[in-house]
Amino acid sequence: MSDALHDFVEEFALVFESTGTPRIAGRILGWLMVCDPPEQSATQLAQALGASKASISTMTRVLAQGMLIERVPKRGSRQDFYRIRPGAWTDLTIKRLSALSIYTQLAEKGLMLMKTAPPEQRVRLEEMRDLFRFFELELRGVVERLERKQPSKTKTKVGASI
Amino acid sequence: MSDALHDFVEEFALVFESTGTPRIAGRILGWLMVCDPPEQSATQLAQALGASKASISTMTRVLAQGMLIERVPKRGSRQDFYRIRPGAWTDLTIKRLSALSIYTQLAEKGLMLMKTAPPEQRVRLEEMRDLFRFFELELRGVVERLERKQPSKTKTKVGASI
DNA sequence: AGCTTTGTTCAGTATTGACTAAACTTACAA
DNA sequence: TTGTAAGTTTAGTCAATACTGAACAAAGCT
Repeated sequence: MSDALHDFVEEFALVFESTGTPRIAGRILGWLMVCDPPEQSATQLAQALGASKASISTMTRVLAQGMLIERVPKRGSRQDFYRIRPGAWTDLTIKRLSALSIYTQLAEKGLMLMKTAPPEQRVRLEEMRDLFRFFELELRGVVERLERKQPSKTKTKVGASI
Repeated sequence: MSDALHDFVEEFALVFESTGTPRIAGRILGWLMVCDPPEQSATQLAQALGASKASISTMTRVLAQGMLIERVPKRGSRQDFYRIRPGAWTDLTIKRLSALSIYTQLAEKGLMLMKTAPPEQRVRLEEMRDLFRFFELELRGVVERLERKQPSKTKTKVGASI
Protein backbone atom coordinates (compact mmCIF):
# COMPACT_ATOMS: atom_id res chain seq x y z
CA MET A 1 0.00 0.00 0.00
CA SER A 2 1.57 3.23 -1.17
CA ASP A 3 2.22 6.13 1.15
CA ALA A 4 -0.20 8.47 -0.59
CA LEU A 5 -2.91 5.85 -0.50
CA HIS A 6 -2.21 5.23 3.15
CA ASP A 7 -2.65 8.94 3.85
CA PHE A 8 -5.91 8.93 1.94
CA VAL A 9 -7.28 6.05 3.97
CA GLU A 10 -6.22 7.80 7.15
CA GLU A 11 -7.96 11.02 6.14
CA PHE A 12 -11.01 9.03 5.23
CA ALA A 13 -10.95 7.48 8.67
CA LEU A 14 -10.64 10.84 10.39
CA VAL A 15 -13.61 12.29 8.54
CA PHE A 16 -15.61 9.27 9.45
CA GLU A 17 -14.48 9.35 13.04
CA SER A 18 -15.92 12.83 13.40
CA THR A 19 -19.36 11.34 12.93
CA GLY A 20 -18.99 8.95 15.83
CA THR A 21 -17.64 5.75 14.32
CA PRO A 22 -14.39 4.31 15.62
CA ARG A 23 -11.38 5.08 13.51
CA ILE A 24 -10.73 1.54 12.38
CA ALA A 25 -14.17 1.36 10.84
CA GLY A 26 -13.29 4.40 8.75
CA ARG A 27 -9.99 2.84 7.77
CA ILE A 28 -11.75 -0.28 6.57
CA LEU A 29 -14.22 1.75 4.54
CA GLY A 30 -11.55 3.97 3.06
CA TRP A 31 -9.41 1.03 2.15
CA LEU A 32 -12.30 -0.85 0.58
CA MET A 33 -12.95 2.23 -1.57
CA VAL A 34 -9.55 2.08 -3.22
CA CYS A 35 -8.10 -1.38 -2.79
CA ASP A 36 -7.29 -3.77 -5.59
CA PRO A 37 -9.05 -6.09 -5.83
CA PRO A 38 -12.18 -4.50 -4.33
CA GLU A 39 -12.85 -7.59 -2.23
CA GLN A 40 -10.56 -8.17 0.71
CA SER A 41 -10.34 -10.87 3.30
CA ALA A 42 -10.27 -10.09 7.00
CA THR A 43 -6.64 -11.11 7.10
CA GLN A 44 -5.80 -8.82 4.20
CA LEU A 45 -7.57 -5.95 5.91
CA ALA A 46 -5.73 -6.53 9.16
CA GLN A 47 -2.44 -6.57 7.31
CA ALA A 48 -3.11 -3.57 5.07
CA LEU A 49 -4.37 -1.44 7.94
CA GLY A 50 -2.00 -2.62 10.63
CA ALA A 51 -4.87 -3.51 12.92
CA SER A 52 -5.52 -6.56 15.04
CA LYS A 53 -7.70 -9.38 13.82
CA ALA A 54 -9.96 -8.62 16.75
CA SER A 55 -10.65 -5.08 15.58
CA ILE A 56 -11.26 -6.20 12.03
CA SER A 57 -13.64 -8.87 13.23
CA THR A 58 -15.79 -6.57 15.32
CA MET A 59 -15.72 -3.66 12.91
CA THR A 60 -16.58 -5.68 9.82
CA ARG A 61 -19.53 -7.00 11.76
CA VAL A 62 -20.66 -3.49 12.68
CA LEU A 63 -20.16 -2.17 9.16
CA ALA A 64 -22.00 -5.11 7.67
CA GLN A 65 -24.91 -4.58 10.06
CA GLY A 66 -24.89 -0.94 9.05
CA MET A 67 -25.18 -2.04 5.43
CA LEU A 68 -22.00 -0.26 4.44
CA ILE A 69 -20.04 -3.33 3.49
CA GLU A 70 -21.10 -6.82 2.60
CA ARG A 71 -19.65 -10.29 2.86
CA VAL A 72 -18.97 -11.74 -0.53
CA PRO A 73 -18.70 -15.49 -0.84
CA LYS A 74 -15.68 -16.88 -2.65
CA ARG A 75 -15.77 -20.33 -4.16
CA GLY A 76 -13.05 -22.55 -2.81
CA SER A 77 -11.91 -20.28 -0.03
CA ARG A 78 -13.09 -20.31 3.52
CA GLN A 79 -11.91 -16.81 4.15
CA ASP A 80 -14.43 -14.03 4.61
CA PHE A 81 -14.25 -11.46 1.86
CA TYR A 82 -15.70 -8.01 2.22
CA ARG A 83 -16.42 -5.19 -0.17
CA ILE A 84 -18.19 -1.85 -0.19
CA ARG A 85 -21.88 -2.52 -0.62
CA PRO A 86 -23.19 -0.95 -3.82
CA GLY A 87 -25.37 1.98 -2.84
CA ALA A 88 -23.78 2.21 0.58
CA TRP A 89 -23.17 5.94 0.39
CA THR A 90 -26.60 6.70 -0.92
CA ASP A 91 -28.31 4.76 1.82
CA LEU A 92 -26.05 6.03 4.57
CA THR A 93 -26.55 9.65 3.64
CA ILE A 94 -30.29 9.39 3.26
CA LYS A 95 -30.45 7.62 6.58
CA ARG A 96 -28.52 10.41 8.23
CA LEU A 97 -30.65 13.08 6.64
CA SER A 98 -33.81 11.28 7.68
CA ALA A 99 -32.50 11.30 11.21
CA LEU A 100 -33.07 15.05 11.26
CA SER A 101 -36.71 14.30 11.87
CA ILE A 102 -35.82 13.55 15.46
CA TYR A 103 -35.57 17.30 15.92
CA THR A 104 -39.09 17.78 14.68
CA GLN A 105 -40.20 15.24 17.22
CA LEU A 106 -38.22 16.89 19.96
CA ALA A 107 -39.81 20.25 19.27
CA GLU A 108 -43.26 18.70 19.15
CA LYS A 109 -42.70 16.94 22.44
CA GLY A 110 -41.60 20.20 24.02
CA LEU A 111 -44.64 22.01 22.71
CA MET A 112 -46.87 19.37 24.23
CA LEU A 113 -45.33 20.12 27.59
CA MET A 114 -45.82 23.85 27.06
CA LYS A 115 -49.42 23.56 25.95
CA THR A 116 -50.61 26.09 28.47
CA ALA A 117 -47.67 28.49 28.18
CA PRO A 118 -48.16 31.93 26.64
CA PRO A 119 -47.33 32.23 22.92
CA GLU A 120 -44.15 34.22 23.47
CA GLN A 121 -42.84 31.26 25.43
CA ARG A 122 -43.69 28.85 22.68
CA VAL A 123 -42.29 30.60 19.61
CA ARG A 124 -38.82 29.17 20.12
CA LEU A 125 -40.02 25.59 19.78
CA GLU A 126 -42.56 26.46 17.12
CA GLU A 127 -39.91 27.92 14.87
CA MET A 128 -37.71 24.92 15.43
CA ARG A 129 -40.54 22.55 14.61
CA ASP A 130 -41.47 24.41 11.45
CA LEU A 131 -37.90 24.46 10.24
CA PHE A 132 -37.40 20.73 10.60
CA ARG A 133 -40.77 19.99 9.08
CA PHE A 134 -39.56 21.99 6.11
CA PHE A 135 -36.39 19.90 5.92
CA GLU A 136 -38.37 16.68 6.12
CA LEU A 137 -40.51 17.81 3.24
CA GLU A 138 -37.51 18.87 1.19
CA LEU A 139 -35.79 15.56 1.82
CA ARG A 140 -38.66 13.73 0.21
CA GLY A 141 -38.12 15.73 -2.94
CA VAL A 142 -34.41 15.08 -2.90
CA VAL A 143 -34.86 11.34 -2.52
CA GLU A 144 -37.39 11.31 -5.32
CA ARG A 145 -35.04 13.13 -7.69
CA LEU A 146 -32.21 10.82 -6.67
CA GLU A 147 -34.27 7.75 -7.39
CA ARG A 148 -35.05 9.11 -10.81
CA LYS A 149 -31.34 9.62 -11.37
CA GLN A 150 -30.18 6.18 -10.25
CA PRO A 151 -33.16 3.86 -10.30
CA SER A 152 -31.50 0.79 -8.82
CA LYS A 153 -29.37 2.16 -6.05
CA THR A 154 -31.76 3.84 -3.66
CA LYS A 155 -33.50 1.30 -1.54
CA THR A 156 -33.12 2.84 1.89
CA LYS A 157 -33.49 -0.03 4.26
CA VAL A 158 -34.68 0.63 7.77
CA GLY A 159 -33.30 -0.82 10.94
CA ALA A 160 -29.62 -0.64 10.21
CA SER A 161 -27.85 1.46 12.73
CA ILE A 162 -24.88 3.34 11.40
CA MET B 1 -38.11 23.23 36.96
CA SER B 2 -40.79 20.59 36.61
CA ASP B 3 -40.01 16.93 36.26
CA ALA B 4 -41.44 16.63 32.78
CA LEU B 5 -39.47 19.65 31.63
CA HIS B 6 -36.37 18.20 33.20
CA ASP B 7 -36.87 15.01 31.22
CA PHE B 8 -37.34 17.01 28.06
CA VAL B 9 -34.11 18.89 28.56
CA GLU B 10 -32.33 15.62 29.24
CA GLU B 11 -33.68 14.04 26.07
CA PHE B 12 -32.68 17.12 24.17
CA ALA B 13 -29.18 16.78 25.56
CA LEU B 14 -28.96 13.13 24.60
CA VAL B 15 -29.99 13.79 21.01
CA PHE B 16 -27.43 16.51 20.83
CA GLU B 17 -24.76 14.40 22.42
CA SER B 18 -25.13 11.86 19.64
CA THR B 19 -23.79 14.46 17.24
CA GLY B 20 -20.59 14.96 19.17
CA THR B 21 -21.30 17.83 21.55
CA PRO B 22 -20.86 17.29 25.28
CA ARG B 23 -24.03 16.62 27.16
CA ILE B 24 -24.02 19.82 29.16
CA ALA B 25 -24.05 21.86 25.96
CA GLY B 26 -27.22 20.06 24.96
CA ARG B 27 -28.72 20.67 28.38
CA ILE B 28 -28.05 24.37 28.07
CA LEU B 29 -29.61 24.49 24.63
CA GLY B 30 -32.62 22.45 25.65
CA TRP B 31 -33.19 24.58 28.71
CA LEU B 32 -32.85 27.80 26.76
CA MET B 33 -35.51 26.50 24.38
CA VAL B 34 -38.13 26.25 27.11
CA CYS B 35 -37.09 28.39 30.06
CA ASP B 36 -39.01 31.37 31.37
CA PRO B 37 -37.78 33.99 30.85
CA PRO B 38 -35.89 33.04 27.68
CA GLU B 39 -32.76 34.81 28.90
CA GLN B 40 -30.85 33.16 31.68
CA SER B 41 -27.74 34.09 33.58
CA ALA B 42 -24.85 31.69 33.93
CA THR B 43 -25.73 31.26 37.58
CA GLN B 44 -29.33 30.47 36.76
CA LEU B 45 -28.19 27.92 34.19
CA ALA B 46 -25.84 26.27 36.65
CA GLN B 47 -28.62 26.04 39.19
CA ALA B 48 -31.35 24.86 36.83
CA LEU B 49 -29.15 22.20 35.27
CA GLY B 50 -27.26 21.12 38.36
CA ALA B 51 -23.94 21.76 36.67
CA SER B 52 -20.82 23.48 37.87
CA LYS B 53 -20.10 27.11 37.06
CA ALA B 54 -17.02 25.87 35.27
CA SER B 55 -18.99 23.74 32.84
CA ILE B 56 -21.46 26.52 32.19
CA SER B 57 -18.66 28.95 31.55
CA THR B 58 -16.87 26.81 29.02
CA MET B 59 -19.97 25.52 27.31
CA THR B 60 -21.64 28.90 26.94
CA ARG B 61 -18.43 30.10 25.33
CA VAL B 62 -18.42 27.17 22.90
CA LEU B 63 -22.11 27.56 22.10
CA ALA B 64 -21.71 31.28 21.59
CA GLN B 65 -18.77 30.73 19.25
CA GLY B 66 -20.89 28.20 17.40
CA MET B 67 -23.55 30.89 17.01
CA LEU B 68 -26.17 28.82 18.76
CA ILE B 69 -26.65 31.09 21.73
CA GLU B 70 -25.85 34.73 22.26
CA ARG B 71 -24.97 36.96 25.17
CA VAL B 72 -27.66 39.48 25.82
CA PRO B 73 -26.73 42.60 27.76
CA LYS B 74 -28.93 43.56 30.68
CA ARG B 75 -29.05 47.11 31.94
CA GLY B 76 -28.09 47.43 35.58
CA SER B 77 -26.85 43.89 35.99
CA ARG B 78 -23.34 42.69 35.54
CA GLN B 79 -24.40 39.11 35.10
CA ASP B 80 -24.05 37.46 31.71
CA PHE B 81 -27.39 36.56 30.21
CA TYR B 82 -27.73 34.05 27.42
CA ARG B 83 -30.50 33.13 25.06
CA ILE B 84 -31.02 30.99 21.99
CA ARG B 85 -29.82 32.99 19.01
CA PRO B 86 -32.66 33.63 16.56
CA GLY B 87 -32.00 31.51 13.50
CA ALA B 88 -29.71 29.20 15.41
CA TRP B 89 -31.37 26.02 14.18
CA THR B 90 -31.49 27.17 10.60
CA ASP B 91 -27.84 28.06 10.53
CA LEU B 92 -26.73 24.99 12.42
CA THR B 93 -28.57 22.62 10.14
CA ILE B 94 -27.42 24.28 6.95
CA LYS B 95 -23.89 24.23 8.26
CA ARG B 96 -24.13 20.53 8.95
CA LEU B 97 -25.61 19.80 5.57
CA SER B 98 -22.93 21.86 3.88
CA ALA B 99 -20.36 19.78 5.68
CA LEU B 100 -21.39 16.86 3.47
CA SER B 101 -19.24 18.42 0.78
CA ILE B 102 -16.21 17.07 2.57
CA TYR B 103 -17.18 13.70 1.13
CA THR B 104 -17.12 15.09 -2.38
CA GLN B 105 -13.65 16.38 -1.69
CA LEU B 106 -12.56 13.06 -0.24
CA ALA B 107 -13.73 11.20 -3.31
CA GLU B 108 -12.03 13.69 -5.60
CA LYS B 109 -8.80 13.41 -3.69
CA GLY B 110 -8.93 9.63 -3.97
CA LEU B 111 -9.57 9.81 -7.69
CA MET B 112 -6.54 12.04 -8.11
CA LEU B 113 -4.45 9.33 -6.52
CA MET B 114 -5.99 6.70 -8.77
CA LYS B 115 -5.55 8.67 -11.97
CA THR B 116 -3.78 5.84 -13.73
CA ALA B 117 -5.91 3.03 -12.34
CA PRO B 118 -8.24 1.10 -14.66
CA PRO B 119 -11.85 2.29 -14.76
CA GLU B 120 -13.23 -0.68 -12.82
CA GLN B 121 -11.00 0.37 -9.94
CA ARG B 122 -12.25 3.92 -10.06
CA VAL B 123 -16.00 3.40 -10.20
CA ARG B 124 -16.34 3.17 -6.46
CA LEU B 125 -15.00 6.66 -5.90
CA GLU B 126 -16.68 8.05 -8.99
CA GLU B 127 -20.09 7.00 -7.78
CA MET B 128 -19.38 8.44 -4.37
CA ARG B 129 -18.26 11.73 -5.87
CA ASP B 130 -21.29 11.98 -8.14
CA LEU B 131 -23.65 11.29 -5.28
CA PHE B 132 -22.27 14.00 -3.05
CA ARG B 133 -22.10 16.45 -5.91
CA PHE B 134 -25.79 15.77 -6.34
CA PHE B 135 -26.41 16.50 -2.67
CA GLU B 136 -24.43 19.72 -2.85
CA LEU B 137 -26.52 20.86 -5.76
CA GLU B 138 -29.75 19.93 -4.06
CA LEU B 139 -28.73 21.75 -0.92
CA ARG B 140 -28.44 24.97 -2.85
CA GLY B 141 -32.05 24.61 -3.92
CA VAL B 142 -33.17 23.87 -0.40
CA VAL B 143 -31.41 26.91 1.00
CA GLU B 144 -32.90 29.08 -1.69
CA ARG B 145 -36.41 27.91 -0.94
CA LEU B 146 -35.81 28.37 2.76
CA GLU B 147 -34.63 31.91 2.27
CA ARG B 148 -37.76 32.64 0.33
CA LYS B 149 -39.78 31.24 3.22
CA GLN B 150 -38.07 33.14 6.01
CA PRO B 151 -36.21 36.08 4.48
CA SER B 152 -34.53 37.34 7.63
CA LYS B 153 -33.36 34.23 9.35
CA THR B 154 -30.97 32.55 6.96
CA LYS B 155 -27.66 34.26 6.96
CA THR B 156 -25.36 31.29 7.25
CA LYS B 157 -22.17 32.64 8.68
CA VAL B 158 -18.95 30.83 7.99
CA GLY B 159 -16.20 30.07 10.44
CA ALA B 160 -18.25 29.02 13.40
CA SER B 161 -17.42 25.53 14.39
CA ILE B 162 -20.31 23.60 15.87
C1' DA C 1 -6.33 -38.03 14.36
C1' DG C 2 -3.28 -34.09 14.18
C1' DC C 3 -1.90 -29.66 11.83
C1' DT C 4 -2.85 -25.22 9.86
C1' DT C 5 -5.45 -21.42 8.65
C1' DT C 6 -8.97 -18.25 9.70
C1' DG C 7 -12.11 -15.81 12.54
C1' DT C 8 -14.38 -14.78 17.21
C1' DT C 9 -14.60 -13.72 22.09
C1' DC C 10 -13.06 -11.84 26.22
C1' DA C 11 -10.38 -9.65 29.60
C1' DG C 12 -7.24 -6.09 30.22
C1' DT C 13 -4.89 -1.67 28.96
C1' DA C 14 -4.53 2.86 27.76
C1' DT C 15 -6.25 6.99 26.05
C1' DT C 16 -9.46 10.42 25.60
C1' DG C 17 -12.32 13.89 27.31
C1' DA C 18 -16.30 15.50 30.11
C1' DC C 19 -16.96 17.39 34.40
C1' DT C 20 -15.88 19.44 38.85
C1' DA C 21 -13.63 21.88 42.82
C1' DA C 22 -10.92 25.29 44.09
C1' DA C 23 -8.07 29.05 43.33
C1' DC C 24 -7.91 33.28 40.87
C1' DT C 25 -9.86 37.59 38.63
C1' DT C 26 -12.83 41.35 37.96
C1' DA C 27 -16.11 44.63 39.25
C1' DC C 28 -19.25 46.89 41.99
C1' DA C 29 -21.03 48.39 46.82
C1' DA C 30 -20.71 50.00 51.34
C1' DT D 1 -10.36 49.37 51.87
C1' DT D 2 -12.87 45.42 52.65
C1' DG D 3 -16.60 42.49 51.17
C1' DT D 4 -19.52 40.20 47.94
C1' DA D 5 -21.13 38.41 43.72
C1' DA D 6 -20.18 36.77 39.39
C1' DG D 7 -17.28 34.34 35.89
C1' DT D 8 -12.87 32.14 34.25
C1' DT D 9 -8.99 29.07 34.46
C1' DT D 10 -6.59 25.15 35.76
C1' DA D 11 -5.41 20.89 37.65
C1' DG D 12 -7.20 16.67 38.64
C1' DT D 13 -10.72 12.78 38.75
C1' DC D 14 -13.61 9.64 36.78
C1' DA D 15 -15.90 7.05 33.20
C1' DA D 16 -16.31 5.49 28.66
C1' DT D 17 -14.43 3.07 24.97
C1' DA D 18 -11.25 1.91 21.22
C1' DC D 19 -7.95 -1.35 20.62
C1' DT D 20 -5.07 -5.38 21.43
C1' DG D 21 -3.28 -10.06 22.92
C1' DA D 22 -4.26 -14.40 23.94
C1' DA D 23 -7.17 -18.08 24.45
C1' DC D 24 -10.71 -20.42 22.00
C1' DA D 25 -13.54 -22.43 18.08
C1' DA D 26 -14.36 -24.05 13.58
C1' DA D 27 -13.13 -26.01 9.39
C1' DG D 28 -10.53 -27.91 6.00
C1' DC D 29 -6.11 -30.62 4.57
C1' DT D 30 -2.80 -34.46 5.03
